[in-house]
Amino acid sequence: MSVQERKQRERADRERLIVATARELAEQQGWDAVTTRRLAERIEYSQPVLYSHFRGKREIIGAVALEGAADLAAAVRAAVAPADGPRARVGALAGAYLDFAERNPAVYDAMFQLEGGLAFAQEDTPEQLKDAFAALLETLGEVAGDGIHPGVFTEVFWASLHGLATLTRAGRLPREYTEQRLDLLVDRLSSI
Amino acid sequence: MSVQERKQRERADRERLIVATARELAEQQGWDAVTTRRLAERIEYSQPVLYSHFRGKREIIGAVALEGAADLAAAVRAAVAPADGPRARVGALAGAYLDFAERNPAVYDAMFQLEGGLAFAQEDTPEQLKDAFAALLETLGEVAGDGIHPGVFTEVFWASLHGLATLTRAGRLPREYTEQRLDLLVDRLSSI
DNA sequence: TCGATTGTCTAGCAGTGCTAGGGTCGACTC
DNA sequence: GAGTCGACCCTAGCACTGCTAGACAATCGA
Repeated sequence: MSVQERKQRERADRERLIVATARELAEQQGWDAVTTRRLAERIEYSQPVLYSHFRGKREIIGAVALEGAADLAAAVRAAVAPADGPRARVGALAGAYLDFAERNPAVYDAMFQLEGGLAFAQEDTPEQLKDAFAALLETLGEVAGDGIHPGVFTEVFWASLHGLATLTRAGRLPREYTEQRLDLLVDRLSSI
Repeated sequence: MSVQERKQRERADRERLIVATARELAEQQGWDAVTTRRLAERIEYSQPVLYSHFRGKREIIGAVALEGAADLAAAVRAAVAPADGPRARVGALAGAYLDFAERNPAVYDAMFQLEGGLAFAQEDTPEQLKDAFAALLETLGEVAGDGIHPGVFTEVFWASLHGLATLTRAGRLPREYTEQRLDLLVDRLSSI
């Protein structure tokens, strides 16, 4: 029995290695550079090994996305915790979100730009994604305002942050007024 | 001389054909299906012909994006024109924007998601892109509010719309409350 | 009519995601 | 401890991608 257990453990370790390596490589050189060959070489196994863990590249991206969602949730909660008052919390949340997107562009892409084969806003949505949304809802629900569904408000706020994050990173928005834009968004959207 | 002119005209025609075909194919089957071989086959020329018009696939995507930007600007202006009052105009603009993204997903991707090798928010930004932003600015500048730079306000509003458009289309936001989200965004962001 | 130039096509390169098949090595059975 | 068996991994290869070199033909100017 213990032999099987060891094997399972080793398999799990290797799976984590694959995901971590994919993430690292993507952050270093972009997702285009994450080819199955390069990834296999980095983990020092042959290509087909990847396919014994994941159905294909998409699933690997999906695994990185799930990891990222957990990280994002943690980052947001950590930033919000020390802030006093709803307004400060929302500001901290927004800042932490954009900061995460900026510092982890590849992971952010895996979550929201690339096709990772993940289900969103459905019953079979992975726990990490639900929890990331919950992390936003916890703080943003406070400032939704009367008669506004907290979930819908959170979706709108999230979408706005997402728009700022992606357009800024893609060079569609000049980096100059990042802070003004963020302040404007927080001030206007929140029901004080 | 007129022979040269005819040739130039034919070349320009073919270039338009390439862009139109790429756009059509992308809307029909997604950008993944737009391979140089398939595109060449559809225009009934061999692959290398594409490279005598464009440096590569990226530039073709860029050309589609420019066309799309002109269309988007026109759509927004057409929707805004008949509306009375700033609030109605902003609502019409937002609706038209999301509608465009929904109806022309491939073109929208070419503009804002894919790498088309275009310069944004810079001096050498193509006229069509500047004009598309101007179309937004014309209406949104009205509701920026005192002490808020109209350009920055437009950027924020645009980013929010962009976020809603992309997250909705990628299945990240359920389609149910699309309208509520839009109303909320317009009501809160605009300075009445 | 003949050379030159322009234009287009065939063929091929290096790289992609993914998979079939053969071998090897380790784990159980007697 | 020896033999069998099965899990595991790797080599090799498929069909495809974007892109390009070089051969060839059609057209132009003299």
